[in-house]
Amino acid sequence: MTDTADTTETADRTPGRTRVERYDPTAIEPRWQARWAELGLHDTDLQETSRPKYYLLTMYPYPSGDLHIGHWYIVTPSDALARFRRMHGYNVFFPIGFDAFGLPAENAAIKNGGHPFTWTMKNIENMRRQFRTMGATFSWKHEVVTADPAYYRWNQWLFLRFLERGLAYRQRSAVDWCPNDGTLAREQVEGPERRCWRCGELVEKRDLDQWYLKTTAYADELLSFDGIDWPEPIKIQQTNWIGRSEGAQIDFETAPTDHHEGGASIRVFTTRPDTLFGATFMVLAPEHPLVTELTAPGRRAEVDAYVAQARRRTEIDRLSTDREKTGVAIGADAINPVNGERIPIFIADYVLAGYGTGAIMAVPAHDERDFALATAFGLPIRRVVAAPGTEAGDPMSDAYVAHAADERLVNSGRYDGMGADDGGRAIVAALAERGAAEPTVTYRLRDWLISRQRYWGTPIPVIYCERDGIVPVPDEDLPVLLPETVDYRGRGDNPLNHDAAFLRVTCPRCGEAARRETDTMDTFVDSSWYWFRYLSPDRTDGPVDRAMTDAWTPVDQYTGGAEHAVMHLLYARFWTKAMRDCGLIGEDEPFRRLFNQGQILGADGERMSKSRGNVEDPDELVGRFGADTVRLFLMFMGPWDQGGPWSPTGIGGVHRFLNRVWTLALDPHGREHGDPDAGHLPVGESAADAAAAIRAAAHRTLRDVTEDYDGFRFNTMVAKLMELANTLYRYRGTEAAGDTEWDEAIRLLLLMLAPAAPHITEEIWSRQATGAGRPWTSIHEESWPIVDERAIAVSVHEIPVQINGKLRDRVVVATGADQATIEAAVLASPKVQAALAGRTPDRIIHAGGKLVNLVVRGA
RNA sequence: GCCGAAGUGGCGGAAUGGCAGACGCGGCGGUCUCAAACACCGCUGAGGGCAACCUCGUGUGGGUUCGAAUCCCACCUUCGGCACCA
Repeated sequence: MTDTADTTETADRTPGRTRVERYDPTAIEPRWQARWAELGLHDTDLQETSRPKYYLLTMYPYPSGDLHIGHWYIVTPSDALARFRRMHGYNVFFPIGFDAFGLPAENAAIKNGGHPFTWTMKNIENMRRQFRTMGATFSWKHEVVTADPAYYRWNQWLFLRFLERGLAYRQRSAVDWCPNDGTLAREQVEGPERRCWRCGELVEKRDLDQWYLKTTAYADELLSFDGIDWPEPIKIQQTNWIGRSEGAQIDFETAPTDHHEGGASIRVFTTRPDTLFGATFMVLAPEHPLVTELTAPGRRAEVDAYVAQARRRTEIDRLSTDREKTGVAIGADAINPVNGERIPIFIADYVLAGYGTGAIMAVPAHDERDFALATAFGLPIRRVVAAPGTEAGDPMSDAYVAHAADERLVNSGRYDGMGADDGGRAIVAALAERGAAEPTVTYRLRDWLISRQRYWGTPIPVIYCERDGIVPVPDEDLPVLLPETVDYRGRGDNPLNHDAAFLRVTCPRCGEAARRETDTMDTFVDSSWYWFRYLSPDRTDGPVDRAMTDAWTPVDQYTGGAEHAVMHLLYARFWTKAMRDCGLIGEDEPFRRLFNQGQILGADGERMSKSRGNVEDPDELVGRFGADTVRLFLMFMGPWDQGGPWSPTGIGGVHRFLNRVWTLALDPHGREHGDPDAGHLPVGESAADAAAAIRAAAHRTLRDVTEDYDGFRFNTMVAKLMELANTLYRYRGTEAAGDTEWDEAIRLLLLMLAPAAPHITEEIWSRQATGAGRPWTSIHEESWPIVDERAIAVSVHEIPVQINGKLRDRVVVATGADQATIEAAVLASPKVQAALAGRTPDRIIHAGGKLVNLVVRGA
């Protein structure tokens, strides 16, 4: 053994210098992590019912390879919350898993060879190991890996139930297509020319038969957020995404021409049937099925070229209102059903095939895009609704777009003089009588396209038979396993299409040779029900355990990135409702409360990704400062819902704070050089004053910190703990240190800090027990302390005084003093008198005993 | 472009109708040290003043109010989403 006398002497060489061992997180943290695991301190017993349940869910990660600082940012405040709730007596379930299917694994395999499975599992292994260094209290026994057949077979099983109920269907729709690499994801289409990321070929559209889920069947139910406590902006975004529009479908008949006999029906959707008299042309989506049939031979070339061009554009581009409007007349006319007028038919890319009926009546007077197109083509613009202060004949420089409810109809044939809403109803009713219109609700929400032409996903369990058509794979044949070997042939298209052993099957109905579906499912399918599976991950007789889901769901608190505001969070709601309708679960909503944390960006302000090379590895920081410092720093950085570019600047301050807590708790009587007042109570303060001040500070902090944890305000929570530590530091080494109030304050400080910095608090707790000769118990099994309001109560307080809204002085008054007393104190202030300069206040505003404002008229 | 969010010291941020800048970083000064580091103490929005103090100040412009960083209107900038990244 080395003689340690020297080093002890060195550490102690300055008088009054700290005598305790230094805070060394690297020695402490792994020890406690092992101890917690050994004791199973945080393995949730889902069968236990003696305590209320609390299901805390954090969005499971994609196994991209390494745990970066963004994962810590997402997980560690959630873990603090889990620990906080446990201290409140809840049986907390805080599971974790991996969203293991998806494009990156496949890209890695195409690029570097190997198998997506190998790549994914290696990453998961690594991330599991890194997760443990956080000290996060995950219920690892309930882990779910979506690429495991034990999970994805239930995607298949659930798909088949949806198919039985008519919630899944097949329809032809377009994908971005590269002739060499097959279907491309949006991120694989590059540049304004839209080229393939791998081979550089121009991307085209290809129509494929694909599988959809009927999300629109639940559109109205998804618009209701009853019974769930979600942030308002998220509810607004989902509401707008669903985009319910009430209006009418109206049939226009085509007029006979040289090349077309007429009489074909074009159904349009409009939210403004009252403006039908102003329809001066029609616009079809370039993809509309009637385009080919109606196009005049002389217009064919131009129309075909326009259609081809439109199909290459993105929807964002097509719908952009500031882009110049383009369109082509197809050389056919339609008849306006209200007045028999012949109006020309156009195609234009701002009309989408997938919204409404894929065709509109164009009313340039009252729609900006129609106005732009009418102006470009010199088409008539006929006003139907008068803007306030305008007359029917006034020239229009712009479309007048407003709400029907408070408008007056003009120029509307026999409906003149009606309000716009009534006019619309009247027009629809009249047309409906002859079967040419019907009131309709349309949604912007589209059904969910779940087909992916890729290997690394859940195989869609259907078989195509020449005789029996689409045949579901029988339940007893599930799972349809992905073949173990995969040959990408150095290309991007779906290797399942070239795997004969996978493709060739016999029809489950007739036994004849048939072909297996090669599309796999969107990974959002996996994430649409994983929290149910966490409750019974090993179950083999069904996707969920009904007794478990009844007891534990809905999830009490879900946390995750705001980037999932619409897609994942809407799919999850849809899936829950669909499972409910299949009788599998009993709830309408998946997540009772939602919190969307912000995103940590790279130092360059961009999203962290390996390809950008801006991924921040926390291991170095954890090695230098310890997990507790990194956890606390991430919470302290700013509001959790904000995120922002990563910078470790300032982490030293958080580390210093933990050191100060260590010193306060383990060496309360020590003194440091540098403080001229060290060892003395503040001037004019007795030991009793000091004790009361310490107690008040501790309980005020407890009150505020409890509210901050509850409201996810972790940054101010840490700031208030720092303030308390600063207050206690002023009393360190004085006679107040170590007295009853001091010990209570230290105890509260440790308990409040325990959820956020679990290792250092556990270590101090254990040392204190040892020092006092008590047996060890974990700080994480303690109850959250109770605020003593009497300790916080004050007898006098300071009131700021303003004159005309400008701060002039502060006066001290007794707590609870009446307005007359306060006014007397205010007017007695020399500063106030000086500022008044002989004037008398016209008004005196008392802001609830918190502030006084004297209003003086005339400068 | 459309939907949602955010703009406050040199920096991260606090205050969501009532004292702008809590807490922390950085900077400056000091104690300790042979010295440095660590630790500790003090100061630190800008401008003016010897000082007491005064003036200005929360992206820009307007408005509501006794009082606005906070509420309303318009605009600018940045971030998230826009249906095959997850």
